Amino acid sequence: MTTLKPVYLQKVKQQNMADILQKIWEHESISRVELVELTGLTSGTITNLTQELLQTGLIRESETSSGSVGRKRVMLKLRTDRYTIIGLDIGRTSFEVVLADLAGRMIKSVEGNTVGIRDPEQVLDLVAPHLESLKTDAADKKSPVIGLGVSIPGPMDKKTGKLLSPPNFPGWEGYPIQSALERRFGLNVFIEDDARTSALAERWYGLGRKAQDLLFVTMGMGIGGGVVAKGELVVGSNGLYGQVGHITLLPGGEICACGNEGCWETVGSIPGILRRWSEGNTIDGFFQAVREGDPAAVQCMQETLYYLECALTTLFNTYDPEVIVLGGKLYPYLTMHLSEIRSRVKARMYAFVRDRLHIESATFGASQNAVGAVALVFGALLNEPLQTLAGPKT
Amino acid sequence: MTTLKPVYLQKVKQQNMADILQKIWEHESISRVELVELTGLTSGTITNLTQELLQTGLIRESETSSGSVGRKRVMLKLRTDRYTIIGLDIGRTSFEVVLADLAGRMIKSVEGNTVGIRDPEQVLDLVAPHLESLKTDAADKKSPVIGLGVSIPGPMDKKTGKLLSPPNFPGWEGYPIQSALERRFGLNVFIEDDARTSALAERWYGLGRKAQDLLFVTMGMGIGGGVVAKGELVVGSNGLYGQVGHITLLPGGEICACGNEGCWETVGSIPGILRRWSEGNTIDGFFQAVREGDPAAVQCMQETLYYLECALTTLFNTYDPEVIVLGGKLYPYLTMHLSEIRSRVKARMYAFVRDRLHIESATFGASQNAVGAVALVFGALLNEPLQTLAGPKT
DNA sequence: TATAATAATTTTAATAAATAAAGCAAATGG
DNA sequence: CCATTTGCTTTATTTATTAAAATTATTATA
Repeated sequence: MTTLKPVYLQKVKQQNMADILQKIWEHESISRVELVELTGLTSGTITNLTQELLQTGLIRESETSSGSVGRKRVMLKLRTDRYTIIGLDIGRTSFEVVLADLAGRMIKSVEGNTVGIRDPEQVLDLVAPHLESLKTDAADKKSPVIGLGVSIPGPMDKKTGKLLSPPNFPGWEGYPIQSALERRFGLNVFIEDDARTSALAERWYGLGRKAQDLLFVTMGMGIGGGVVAKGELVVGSNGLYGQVGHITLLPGGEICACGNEGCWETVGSIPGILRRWSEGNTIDGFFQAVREGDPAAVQCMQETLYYLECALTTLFNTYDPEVIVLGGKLYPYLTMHLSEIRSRVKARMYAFVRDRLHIESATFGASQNAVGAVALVFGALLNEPLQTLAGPKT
Repeated sequence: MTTLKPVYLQKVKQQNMADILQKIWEHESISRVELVELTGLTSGTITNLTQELLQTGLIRESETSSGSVGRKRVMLKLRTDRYTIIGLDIGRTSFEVVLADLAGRMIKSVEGNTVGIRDPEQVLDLVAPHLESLKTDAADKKSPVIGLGVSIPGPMDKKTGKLLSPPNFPGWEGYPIQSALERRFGLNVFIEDDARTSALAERWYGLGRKAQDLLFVTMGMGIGGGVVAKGELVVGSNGLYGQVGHITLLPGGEICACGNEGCWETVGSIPGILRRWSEGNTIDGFFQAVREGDPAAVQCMQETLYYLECALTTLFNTYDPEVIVLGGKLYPYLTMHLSEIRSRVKARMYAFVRDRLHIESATFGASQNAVGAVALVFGALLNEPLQTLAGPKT
């Protein structure tokens, strides 16, 4: 007995299966005939592959049908309750762990505080019992956890699995987070920075569900960006693609922690705004003052919006997305200005694309990062279904 | 006899063949054993696929060998003389048609002037005899032309094959250039704007031959960008990806033709420099004045370099390339400042990536666009060898 | 100079997953 | 109730791969 392992055919099969799964997700509900048309595969192949997906429990048949004469189409849907995903958002001063179904809907969520804790191991010690409890919950419901998605405040070196130097996130630099988590929890671990997970939350569960090119801009203690092009996350040659907070907005301006001068982040982030207004105050205080009509605050607010307008125009011209999504801790304060931002940016774009760009608010509010962490795993599942279900390689 | 057309397997084969071809090109010269290691395919498969590539004439065996004991490795090389590519650079006031071998080396080149001609058909009438003559040359040498690559000064709508509205290029808007050229010359036609073809020239024949992520910045009458990520050209959702001339460098600055204000292009392009220095003059005049130490010109020159420095830093932070290549009609005047530009930009980057970024001069000077047009076809060949060789579909 | 050792490549049989086409199942309408 | 239509499944065929054995080319050594 020879044991052949023809990977090439399995790759084709996986690819076709992934294609089918993604089309099912994109259309919510779709019949086999439509899959034949959309994928270009033959009906026999569709039968085989959907059968296998049915067996894994990733999809189910839904009674629906259509047409006037002839046999009715059996609609196929993604089965969102058979497996679960755990999302972990590690922030600078807090964390959130969520158990979610495949549609990104939260089943359970736990938040915690990490103020003052600088040692990554200690943070994980805090997170561990909650995470284990979610794992148990999932096991009780017979909906196995297929992976752990993690959102962190700064980029990670893909080669070493170690964290790079995110500003305002001391203690974590060089920490081998991927292997640590895999060892601790025995799960398939996927990690990305918060801007990117946020972008993925939109790509799979939010505004970008059908959009192939989107940019997520997160404004908070820093300003970050996540770019999805042709449906795929873009990370760049050093993992620094989309550092949108570090575009030079004010030549000759303040020196930024990144080394550049006049970065948007130096004026547009929460610390940036406070530095421009009155050091030592809080962002709540600032927006309170704006509401009360304090002239200096109002002036500073107008500048902030103007910087945002300039930055978004620049980013449209560099990334050409279908959607720009705005989020982050600062954004809730700006939501009321969305339509103004929208019209001001569009006024500065090429006329013929003005109505093709959408500028929107993030879909998942304070849980954007956690949902994004879940989306990170979901994306892996939809790109490599069988492999992802198989779990961590030994 | 049934005539089955199993496309999926052919796709796998094409993909593997393309993979082999690209590795041969990347390594200049490579043996089958090394291909086995690099591709993960088995030796039998490599034998089959390389045999087919030998038959098409795309590669050849080169006597070389290595090792001390055992059968010697037969090195494989891309055969650059069996097929040719025609590149056409359509500029605002001139054109260049070149016949090149597969390595992008020019066999023959013709330039012409189109000043004052606004009708695209008339321009093509001027180009046609030269192009036909190159085709005849190629046929005489029994090295068939596999395709016509075209470089144009502005983006094209991929869906309609019509030109969008490139500034300073009147008469061409809405012209269905792709179909017109295919009809006229019966060749496989590939079209991209000049910044993108320039980027491709570097990707396949120049500095990016091994780099997977590069940015080409072309400075001339406008400022444009071409981005290659993971070896592939990125075009964006509207074909406007990489409009790097339209990043906002000076908030509150001059209104640009694109609708934005303070665009780098408004101050950094040839017209931008002249507007800032003294309207009505020429760029030669400007640099003459700089050399003569004219204070206003020197001041303007310093600003220009500073804007460039700011823009490149911004672009590094947005695209995270391995290489930034500088070119365009303006750039020759700036070449002497390259090392200064380099060090000033690097001083503004994250320290840990400072020695990973390379900033270089364009490789092909005045013929960058034409070589890029050739590279556009070469890239198609290396991505889909058999299909590209098969020529235009009926 | 033959022969053993070694390494590169080719050949051969087996295999997986697709295609093409025929067959089966389910629904409607005269 | 049967013909028609449409959707899905089954079956035989095809293809490019894998694994493993065979062949070829080269060097080292007796």
